[in-house]
Amino acid sequence: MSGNVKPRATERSAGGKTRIQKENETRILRAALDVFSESGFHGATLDRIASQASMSKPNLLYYFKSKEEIHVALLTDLLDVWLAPLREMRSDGDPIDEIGSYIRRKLESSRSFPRESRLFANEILAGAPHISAFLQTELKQLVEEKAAILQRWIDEGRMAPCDPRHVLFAIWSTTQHYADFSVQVRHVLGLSPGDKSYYDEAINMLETLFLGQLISQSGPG
Amino acid sequence: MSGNVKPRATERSAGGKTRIQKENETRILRAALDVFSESGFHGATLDRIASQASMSKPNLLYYFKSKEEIHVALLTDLLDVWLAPLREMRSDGDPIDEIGSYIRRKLESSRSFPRESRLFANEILAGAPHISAFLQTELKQLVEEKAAILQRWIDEGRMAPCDPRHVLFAIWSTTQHYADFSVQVRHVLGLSPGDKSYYDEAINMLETLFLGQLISQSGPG
DNA sequence: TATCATTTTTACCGTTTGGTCAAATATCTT
DNA sequence: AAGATATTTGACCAAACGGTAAAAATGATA
Repeated sequence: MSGNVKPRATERSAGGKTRIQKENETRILRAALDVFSESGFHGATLDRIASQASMSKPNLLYYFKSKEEIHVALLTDLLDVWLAPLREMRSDGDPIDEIGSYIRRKLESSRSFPRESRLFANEILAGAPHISAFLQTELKQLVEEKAAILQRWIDEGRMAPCDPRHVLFAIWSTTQHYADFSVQVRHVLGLSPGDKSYYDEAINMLETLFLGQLISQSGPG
Repeated sequence: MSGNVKPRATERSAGGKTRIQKENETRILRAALDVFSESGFHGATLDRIASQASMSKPNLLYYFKSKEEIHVALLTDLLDVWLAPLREMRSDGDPIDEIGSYIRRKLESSRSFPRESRLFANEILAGAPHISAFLQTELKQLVEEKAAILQRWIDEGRMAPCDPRHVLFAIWSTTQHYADFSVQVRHVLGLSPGDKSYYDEAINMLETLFLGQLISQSGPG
């Protein structure tokens, strides 16, 4: 009989991963997020990622077969985070409440996960080579679902008539701007590198812009 | 006498440039804009730029000393284009007219110069290593100048009270989004690669957003 | 056409980079 | 402790890349 192979192996938790394996994979992904979000895919090097993870390059490649595999792993983790704020938008409730809280969630996401936002921005700018399927299926579907909610509000006269999908684009761009273009924002405002106070000013403007009326139609009193 | 060097030289127009020199430099810059805007600085290679310019790599390096020099030349050319729409904003005139036409100019700029917009976005995302001086001086100054105009409108009660600089950020992000994230926009809307029809839908939404009121404060009638 | 400056090409170089391999070491189970 | 497995390391490689040197070819001027 050739069978009867002992299934004995090193202690593995669910998922077939060793303790060391799990630790090192997260160490690598954390380091890779730093490097990729700072330098983009092509600007990043395995040596820098390995160094950031306090690990030798061959050791890093023991856990991920290639540079691209690390990148894809990061992007995959990212997508759920990216969708989460929009997923929470409900069809019941007031447009002001729903859109307002969506904007706050999305801006908070930019503040809390700027590296993830830049990683995403880099990927899209590069033509979305790894996530075009996601954009065409999951994201498209979710947008259609939520755009339908906005459209109902428009039909009910609670919103101005305009393409709801573009309203979503506007929310994405304005909120992500503070993470993706933070260098520009800081330089224009004259803030130091660590200063993130612009987020508090931003939410005020965004609520005025999306929920109130920015421009008074009547002239000065 | 050591002097008396004959000033004779090949025909050069103003600027000390030969005809061939001028032709090839623009050919190179055109090709480099294609490649850099598509792949970013690190993703671009001199071979590809040379190939795109129908030129050998050493020949290309005869006109530009290094890859970085080409990149800087492109960025420098870009900055004036980037500032132009904002420069035109006037302090006299109605907020609706001025802001409205600024948005239209900026969106038109995204439509006409998407590669330039992506080049700029890439540079900012990478931390603005080559244009941080520009951001801190020229751009900051122009923003302060134009923000003062908006502030006066706010003081006059013609605009809602909110930081005018962030209003500019919102205009930048929403308009540039259509160039920088065009892949995402197209995939979500289900459009083919060449289709730019979303620009026409965008202007409608942006005018409603910035000039009208997007959300009706009163409930459904 | 002879001359000189400009432009282009061919061949090449040093470095960086993503990735491999086999040996060495640590860890876990019995 | 022994044996099997998992992990880590150092040495190395081929390809890609930015860039150089010098000769060859082209263009312009007289």
